[in-house]
Amino acid sequence: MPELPEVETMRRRIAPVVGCKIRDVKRLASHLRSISISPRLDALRRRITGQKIVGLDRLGKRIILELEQGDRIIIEPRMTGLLLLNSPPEQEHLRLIFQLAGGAVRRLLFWDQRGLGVVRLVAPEQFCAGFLDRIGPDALRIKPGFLEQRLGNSRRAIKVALMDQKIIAGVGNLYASEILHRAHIHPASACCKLTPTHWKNVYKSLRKVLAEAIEKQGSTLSDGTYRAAHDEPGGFQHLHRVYQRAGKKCVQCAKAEIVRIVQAQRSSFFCPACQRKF
DNA sequence: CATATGTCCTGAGAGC
DNA sequence: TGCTCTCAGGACATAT
Repeated sequence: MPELPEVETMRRRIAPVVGCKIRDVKRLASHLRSISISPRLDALRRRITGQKIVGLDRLGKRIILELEQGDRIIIEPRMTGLLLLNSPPEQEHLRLIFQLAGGAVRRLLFWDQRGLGVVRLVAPEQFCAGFLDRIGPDALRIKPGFLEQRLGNSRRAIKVALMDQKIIAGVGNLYASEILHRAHIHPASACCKLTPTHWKNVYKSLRKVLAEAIEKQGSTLSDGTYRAAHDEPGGFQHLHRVYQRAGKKCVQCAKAEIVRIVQAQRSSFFCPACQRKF
């Protein structure tokens, strides 16, 4: 589930790793099964041990640790991954431990209940050609006209297109529904049917929803896996207007009930009264 | 090229 | 009660 706001919260939370030196990286022996590390752990360890972490960035839903020799460790939490400095929610799904020295913290943990998370090393010469060029700009760094320019001729449904990380990075299933509700646009509207005013509303809603969600430190859903600072749940789930609210009254019009449909094998939620299909 | 579908994973909850 | 089934959705591989 972690989307841009949750990953940004993780980034802020682990900020003290900057300035630390990587002493070792350990994969927990009893949980070798599913974490995906590329290159293999022994090669990764050889390459990163002794390097200092000089930068910490985020692109969409990915965390980027910048090392002093220009290598980057890319961490994708995917569904249930969490980056932590202290104790994990439970020992069982603790996947990876970076042991650190010479800085403010002693370790960085990657915990991941479902094990879909990915950790990989990107060499300096592969960062632009190989990593950046396969992913769109961060959703919070696009200019107002960007979405219309990229999607204005597309026949795809707007909600599916917003979730395409090659277009923009950071919006997933939850926030796509929330953004479109605030923009008054039905999730199945074809991109090419939207007017410049619609695109302006999408842009404004996107910025507003993501900024508010970051401020609330993200959304913790019913599975409870996502944790914000101090291991507390996030706060944005209380502000969801449509996501997982099928059958409940729309908080905006206070009349219609929220409807769930399936698009690209994912649930979409919308208000049939507030959101017009174009 | 653009767009759509299948796959991986674990735990919660439904239904019998 | 305890089993089986379905569902949740990140990103990418493969298919149309």
